[in-house]
Amino acid sequence: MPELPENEAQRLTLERTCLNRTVEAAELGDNITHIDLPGDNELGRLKGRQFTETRRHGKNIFLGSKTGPWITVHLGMSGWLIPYDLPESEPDHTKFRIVFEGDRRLAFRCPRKLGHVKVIEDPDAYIAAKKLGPDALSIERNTFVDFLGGSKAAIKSALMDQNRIAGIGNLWSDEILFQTGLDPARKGSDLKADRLDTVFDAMLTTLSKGVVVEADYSRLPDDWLIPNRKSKSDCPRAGCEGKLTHRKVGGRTAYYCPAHQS
DNA sequence: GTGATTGTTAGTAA
DNA sequence: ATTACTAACAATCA
Repeated sequence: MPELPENEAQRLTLERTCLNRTVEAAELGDNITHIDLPGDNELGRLKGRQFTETRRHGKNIFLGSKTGPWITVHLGMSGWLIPYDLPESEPDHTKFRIVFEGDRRLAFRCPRKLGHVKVIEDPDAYIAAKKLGPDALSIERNTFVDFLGGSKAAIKSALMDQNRIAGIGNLWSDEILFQTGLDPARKGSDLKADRLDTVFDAMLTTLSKGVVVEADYSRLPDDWLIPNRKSKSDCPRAGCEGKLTHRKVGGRTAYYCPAHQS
């Protein structure tokens, strides 16, 4: 579930539940093969610390303090951070947990094991080392338009290029293109400047709305794609008579409406 | 059984 | 050097 809006919702969850509490232990869950988690050394460093701030860049979440160290979490395809209080029980597929003083716990549930948790010194250095582009909600219009206008890849793939724009994945790229009326396979380099501007505007309004509703799709407008993202259903856009369909674009399944996206 | 999945990355090719 | 594309990763579900 994790693209920019989902990760921002998760960051808010951490902000609300995990700050200013002493870490009693950081532990690995069961069945941790094939997943990138902190070793004994890093786990030991977290003990006794308190987290005082959260950050997010693209699909990366950070939890830490001025003096470090920080924890960074990537949710992969199926990861989720779940705070709970004893005697509530821990979720299935917990790969990593933080035990705070008292009853509060934070579980990293990751059934498909494509996510990771790392202990790092500094979020900015980590973002630079990963060569992530600017966050999609902070990128300058000119930077965005220059990149997209020069891209010969499918526009859907370009929007999902984390090294150029951080935070957009398969679902939200579909939504942005649905709003913009563009076929997901169009090339950015074929678009005029005013069209590129509308993509930028749609990206901001779409992702911002996703953040406002904390990625709860039932609270998105009824005429958006994501709450209706099924093939053969009627296009939800007002006045559009088309039917939604899907096809592979850039190796991912793109949902779109051929009637108003071209 | 087949094929799909809201992500990243190593390898390959142009 | 840069950009674009594919397969692979792992587990689960339709």
